[in-house]
Order: sequence, then C-alpha cells, then structure tokens
Amino acid sequence: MKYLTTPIYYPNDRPHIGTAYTTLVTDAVARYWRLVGEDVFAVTGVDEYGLKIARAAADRGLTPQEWVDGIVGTFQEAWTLLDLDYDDFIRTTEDRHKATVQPVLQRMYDNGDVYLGHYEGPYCVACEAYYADDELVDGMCPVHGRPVEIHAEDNWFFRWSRYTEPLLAHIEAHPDFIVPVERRNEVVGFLSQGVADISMSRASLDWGIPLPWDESQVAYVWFDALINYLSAAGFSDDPDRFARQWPASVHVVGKDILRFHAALWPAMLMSAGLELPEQIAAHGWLLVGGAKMSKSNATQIFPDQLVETFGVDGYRYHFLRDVSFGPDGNFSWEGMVELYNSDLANDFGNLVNRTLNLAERFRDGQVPAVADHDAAEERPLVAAAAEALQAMDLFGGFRTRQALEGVWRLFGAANAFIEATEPWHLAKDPEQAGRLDEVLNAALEALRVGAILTSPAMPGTAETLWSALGLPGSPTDGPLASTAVFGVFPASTVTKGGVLFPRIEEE
RNA sequence: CGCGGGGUGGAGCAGUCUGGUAGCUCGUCGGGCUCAUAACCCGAAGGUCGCGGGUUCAAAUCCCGCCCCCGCUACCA
Repeated sequence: MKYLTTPIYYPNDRPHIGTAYTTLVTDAVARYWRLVGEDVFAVTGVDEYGLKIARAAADRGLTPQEWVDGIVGTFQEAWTLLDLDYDDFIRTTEDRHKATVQPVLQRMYDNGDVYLGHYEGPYCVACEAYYADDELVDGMCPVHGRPVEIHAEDNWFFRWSRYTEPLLAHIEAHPDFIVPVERRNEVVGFLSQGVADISMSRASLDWGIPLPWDESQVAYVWFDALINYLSAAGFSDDPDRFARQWPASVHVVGKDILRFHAALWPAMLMSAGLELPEQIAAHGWLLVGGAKMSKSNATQIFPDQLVETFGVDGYRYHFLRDVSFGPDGNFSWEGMVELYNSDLANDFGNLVNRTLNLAERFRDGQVPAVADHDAAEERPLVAAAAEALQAMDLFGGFRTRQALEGVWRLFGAANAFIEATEPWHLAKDPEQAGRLDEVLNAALEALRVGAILTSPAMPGTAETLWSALGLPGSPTDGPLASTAVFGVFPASTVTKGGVLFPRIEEE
C-alpha cells in the first residue's frame, strides 16, 4: 500500500507552475507505483482556514466559506488540465477533517503536551500578525512600513521542545525519513539548535477549528492543516482504511514547508501516539530568471499558459525531465522549447512517426509476429529496453529526471537500430522480406515498451501510442515487470495517425 | 552574525553521502543516411570540477580557511 500526499494548498490564488510541480511529481510517482502493481492512494486538497483566507474573503465582502467555495474549483480545474489524478481531494472545512483534528489535538492535550501561555509582542494591524522584535525594520512593520502596536493574547502552546531529541533519534534511525539528504541535514541542523514551544491556537480568529477543551480558541492553521493527512486516510470516517493506509508512505512538499512537515508534524504525531510517516520528500523551487517566482514582480507562470503551446504531456514531460527533484530548478521558455523539440519532437515523436510510417508503407500496417529478436543488430535494442525498465525504479525515489533519461536511451537505441538495419533498403529486396518483418517487429516492440514506460510521465501520449500500435488493453495494465519487457510484438494493425509532438518553431 | 543551498567544457545540469579513467542534454565542427516532424545515426573539438591549503598511493568527491551567488521578510510549492 502506497499512500502519497501533496500539501494542501492555500486557496488564495490559482495554482502556478510551482504549486503544480508538487502535484505533478506526486501524480507521476503514484502512476509509477500503480504501474508496478502497488495499491495506491494519492491525495491532494486545500487548506481553507487561517488568517489570510479570512482576510481575503473579508476584502471581497464574502464569508470565508463563500470565498473558498469559489476558488477551490480553480485548483481542481488546474489538476484536471494537467491530467493529475488523485484518489481523494480533501478540504479542511469538511466535517471529516474537524472530526479528526479535534480528537488528535485532544490526545496531545491529554498527553500533557499542551499548556496555556501568553503571547505578547509587536503586532501589525494591517498584517494581522505578530512579529518578533528583530523582524521589525526601524521599529516598523517589515511589510507595510507602518507602526506596530503591542498586542497580547493568551494562547495554547504545544511542547514542541519535548520532542527535539526523539525526533533527532528517529531521523538518525531512519536515513530515508527526509530526502534528499541535503534537506535532511537542514532539518537536523534546525533541530540541533533546539526548538521553542509553539503557539497552537488563536483567540482572535474564529475562522478555524475550535480546540475541544477551549472552544473560545481555534487551532492555528498548521495544527489543523497537517492533520489533513490523517483525515484523508480515513481517521474519523473509515477506520479500516485508516488501519491499512497509515502511516503515509510519503509526504511530498516544497522546501519552504519542510520544517513543518519534518519537525513539527512528527512531533505532533508522537504526542498523539500515532505512527510517523515513512518519508518526507522535499523539492526545491522553480526559479524564473534565476529568482523565486513572485506575484509582486509578476514572474508567476501558470500551467495553462504553457499547456496552450506544449500540450499537457509536453508540460508534464518538461517538468519531470528538466527539473531535478531536490535542488532549485530554472524555468525558461527557451529551455522548454529546446527540450520539447529535442526530446519529444525529434527523439520520441519522430521515432514513432518514422516507425509507423515504415510499417504502413512497406507492410500496410500489418507486421507479422516473428520468432525472436536475437540477431546481432537487435541486441543493443533489447538491452536498452531492459535498462530502461530498470531506470523506472528511480521514479520511486523521485528521481524522475534520471528515470526519463533511461527511458529515452531506449528511444535513442531504437533510432540507431533503424539506422543500422536500414529497412528502406530491405524493402527493395524481395529476398529480405523476412528480415524486414523482423526489423519492423523489433522497432514496434520498442514502441510498445516505450508506451508503457512513458505512461507515468505522459499518460495521454502513452494511450495514443498504444492505440496507434493496435494493441488491446492499456499501457497501464501492468504490472510493469511483466509487460514492459522486450518480446515479440504481437500481430496487429498499426495506424500512423497524426504527429505526436509537432516541432515548435520560434519566430 | 547565524542556519541552509549553490559555484563542474559556450548554455543548462548530473556526479559529491559510499574517494579511483569527469558524465548528460543543447550548441559547435566533420561525416553518414534519406523511412521520418530540415528529423535520425556516427565521430570530434571543448573543462586547472570557485580559490588556497591539508589527508591519501589516489580528491569534483573527505578535512580546514577564504571569495562570490541565492534563500531564511512578503505573495509563495
């Protein structure tokens, strides 16, 4: 059982390519596990409580619920646009979530990890937030440059400090708990400095989930948001499923929320007496022009702007292939065009086109099955297929880039194979008819395997290719280990169809 | 200040944890092919792996020091 999660996103704007990246990687990895034959449950959703949502709604004269109801659809539409599949979409305003948060927080309370404390400090009315003294700029709010007021409120605090050592021990004992390793080091460094207890409630806000022991306060957003992973696993409404599904296999997150997931969330779970997730996988940012995307500088890019030109699978391939999971990645239009033309139009698309064209032109689309593929010229192709299959394992470790590089080596081998065997010459010699059949069959077989191996990254294209090859079923039927092995392409009727990835010519 | 990340042929990156002929994509140059989306295949040139020291038979990789860039404040994955 593989239970994968994305963060639940803050629905105060439509998702940009960074938000989409997290969801895309999770989707591709989930598809990989399904292809392997694993039972998979993948969840995404939205985080609807908190100050910022309340403010955004108030700015528009709406209730928070009205506001989030209106915007949550833009997330689901974006995920649909990108062919991102999920088994559940959780909203923190749902009853099942409240029914999870309250008992979990109560367990933390009962465990003696919660106490009433006093929160006092500089407060910016415009931000509706407290600041630390050293965050102020000349005594003013760092955001608004306005004077701050000293506010005070009594809040409930979580004894985060109590879990510093147990967390470090857990990380030590589980090397893959936080990946990649540089992110793990970051968390270890953070914890080693010692953590302070953290305020877990807000008295001044009513847009949230009330604490069960003090209904005058609502849970601070992170203390309700993180618990979504339990809610979605069926904690409150499906105990049987919860028993199978928890702990989560992996929480996929961006590096900015790593600490909450790798340091706070496990502490909460320890306090509540629940198992820790097996892994937190944190990726870097997509930079634009070498800098973090920002709304204020209008450098945010949205998926639909790219899908228009590159198509859904062009989009998916680009981010899975061009970006390494751990470090920050640079996005540029020019780079995307280059990769698309090189990998999709030239290597893969053209291979499909030329292979199907050969089959149609010389065999009317009817290529017979042949005995086997042990001719000397076939061997590199067969080997490349086996290596590509092996490379797929890298998906499990989020190394989508390396996995796809491996798959592309199969396409390279197939292009070289066609070059080496020269079927267009074989076709001119009637005595070579049998050899031509073998060659075409092997080339088609490479495409069949390729369709399966590309399906986690490019599900639509994989299906299209599968149909063009005249094959029954679906490339995702799996399990991978038995379907994606080089054999003898079955007798079928292949049809050339249209060009999969038309070249993009820049003006 | 401190914490974290990064500095690898023209461009973008991998490799660093687990030292051992420096790898990939694009670009450039030369050749081949003509089934194909001016695509494909083969070959070549091009790097003192930020700088200086150290450990080692051997360092991009481990250790020490230094320089430069980015994040740690906002929108925000």
